[in-house]
Amino acid sequence: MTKATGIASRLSKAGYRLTPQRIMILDAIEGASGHISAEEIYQKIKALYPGLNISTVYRTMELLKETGMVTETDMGDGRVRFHSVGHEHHHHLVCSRCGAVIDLDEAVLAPLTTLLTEKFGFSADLKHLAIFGHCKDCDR
Amino acid sequence: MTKATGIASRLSKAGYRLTPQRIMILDAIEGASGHISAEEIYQKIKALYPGLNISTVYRTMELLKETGMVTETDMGDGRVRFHSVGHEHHHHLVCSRCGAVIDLDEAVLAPLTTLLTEKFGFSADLKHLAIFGHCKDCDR
DNA sequence: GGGCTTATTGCAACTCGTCGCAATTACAAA
DNA sequence: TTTGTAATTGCGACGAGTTGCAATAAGCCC
Repeated sequence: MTKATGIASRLSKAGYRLTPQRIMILDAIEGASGHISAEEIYQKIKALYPGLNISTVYRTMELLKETGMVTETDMGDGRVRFHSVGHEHHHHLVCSRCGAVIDLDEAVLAPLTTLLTEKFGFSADLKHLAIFGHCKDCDR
Repeated sequence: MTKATGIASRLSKAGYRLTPQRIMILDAIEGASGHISAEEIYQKIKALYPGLNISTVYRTMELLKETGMVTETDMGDGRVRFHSVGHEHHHHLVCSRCGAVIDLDEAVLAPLTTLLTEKFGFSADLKHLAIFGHCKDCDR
């Protein structure tokens, strides 16, 4: 109930109820460094509050995504990861052969999003993108 | 055994066995116009050959992806779609609010892939990408 | 054609994520 | 503080996709 107070109040101001489950989930996300999976959030909380259900975690993440407080990234390992928004956005180059991950600054994709807006009136949601391919070492 | 002969021989030349299941799956993909899901492939074939197992379809698609004969696209509807390579690649702008899909020419992403190669030595595999966001009508 | 080797298949069990529904509960209003 | 009600939760069942393992069979060699 400490660190997540800011996000929590934003949630309640947006018209959503502040349940203990949500508060604990928010805490878990804020407390986590970097990316965290739904299962990890679930396990963290279950230690203190065994009543929590995994589907509540998924539904809360859905909510946080919609309200833009969290982003979702599929790093290709069969497990989606979440990341609280607030710091600069960044992207990932994921090598599908060796699994290496290269971090990519948001600026690299800026020209693309601009182009999509101008040409198609489409505002791309590229807060946290994973691009698959082959890294230098694995390239044929 | 008719249309897919070309792809089939490519498969066998690559050192993979040509099983009846694989031939039927290749036929189904070639026969399909545009995108097709694993379930659709499965149902198509099961009518003629009930012995087929769905996991064989998935494993074959994995194989075809690796050998670059097929691309995979997640259109955000909870069902991945496949598409045989050979025609020009294209991409999709998917509106996460109304579900509209705008087709995008490959050329639009060419500058990005070039940049990634030059700057990071990373060859991005952007044969069939779905970019999520909001379309003109759904934009806030 | 017949045998041998190893890739491939079918099966069953599993994981991640979603959904419908009934029970609970946050929060606004009295 | 009590009540009313719609949002939220837990639960169980489901759907998509993956995996380990034993049985099968494609394709090579003779």
